[in-house]
Amino acid sequence: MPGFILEDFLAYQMAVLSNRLSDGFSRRYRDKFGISVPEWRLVAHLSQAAKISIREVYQQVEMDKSMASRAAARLVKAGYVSKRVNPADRRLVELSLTAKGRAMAAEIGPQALDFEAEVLACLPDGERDAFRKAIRILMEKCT
Amino acid sequence: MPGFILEDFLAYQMAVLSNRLSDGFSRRYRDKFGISVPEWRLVAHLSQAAKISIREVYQQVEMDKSMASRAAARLVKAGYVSKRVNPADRRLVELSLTAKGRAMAAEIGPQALDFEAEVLACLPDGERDAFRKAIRILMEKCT
DNA sequence: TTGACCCCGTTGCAAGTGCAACAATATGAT
DNA sequence: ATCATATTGTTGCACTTGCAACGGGGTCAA
Repeated sequence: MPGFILEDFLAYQMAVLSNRLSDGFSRRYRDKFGISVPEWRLVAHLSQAAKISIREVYQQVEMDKSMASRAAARLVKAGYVSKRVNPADRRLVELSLTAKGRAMAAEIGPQALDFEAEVLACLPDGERDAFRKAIRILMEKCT
Repeated sequence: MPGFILEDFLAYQMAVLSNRLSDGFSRRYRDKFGISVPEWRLVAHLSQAAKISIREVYQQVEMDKSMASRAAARLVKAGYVSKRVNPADRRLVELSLTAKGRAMAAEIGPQALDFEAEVLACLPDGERDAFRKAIRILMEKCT
């Protein structure tokens, strides 16, 4: 494999960086609220839309069906989310945040923005926007 | 959680993008060679250094100890890697590519570079270098 | 040489993950 | 009304993963 260096390989770099970011941020809420990364993602999505179904969760947030189902179950058990059957279509489920869930979201949200700002602070001033835009382009490209 | 949008959250974007890149590339060698992502990483690292130990694998490549051990075991079983005890220090293991392993590496390496080039092709010409540099900076920052 | 200590790789175990099968429900054509 | 088909969420299962414990080696001082 001539001239190939794993450390310079984009897919590898992204995997490493992604893990460090997710782990780094999850440490900030894991101990206090006892939720994992998939659970945090569900809550984050749920905080933008009063009532959503499991399907909306795993389609919009990148997540397997069963992962969304189990994350929801854990959040219900922990008292952050309530779940009821949608009366209009009884196949669907209506997930919504409880008061406890809203309180948690209200605390984690600003921490998320702080964390992101801390990370991005190490990029040169003029390049932050270009970097964010590049990420967006790549995400659309790789759909 | 006012004004927080998960889709715009860097850690989330990186996780999604990282998965898409790793999956996208792994599809190109999985069927033909039957190896997984951790195994590919071990091989990639091994192709730059004739003989390495398990420890060198998991320290240099971002990987758990047990993951490196098991990836090596699977690669040995598949005939891509040979493993023997280091006679100078019998705690250590010497991993090296077999002829079959070298052949695989010789085929996957160029494919990796092609894949990366395809992905990066969608970024504006002047911004590719800046993007790669930004990734490097963030990786060092988040160590 | 012995014993205390450290390092390496493997393995057991619990938790997480992806996939496929499943039951319950809805839809639509006949 | 009935039956075939599609959709939703859950669950079973095999596999992966991370952590901690372990056994086998090495090292160094007493």
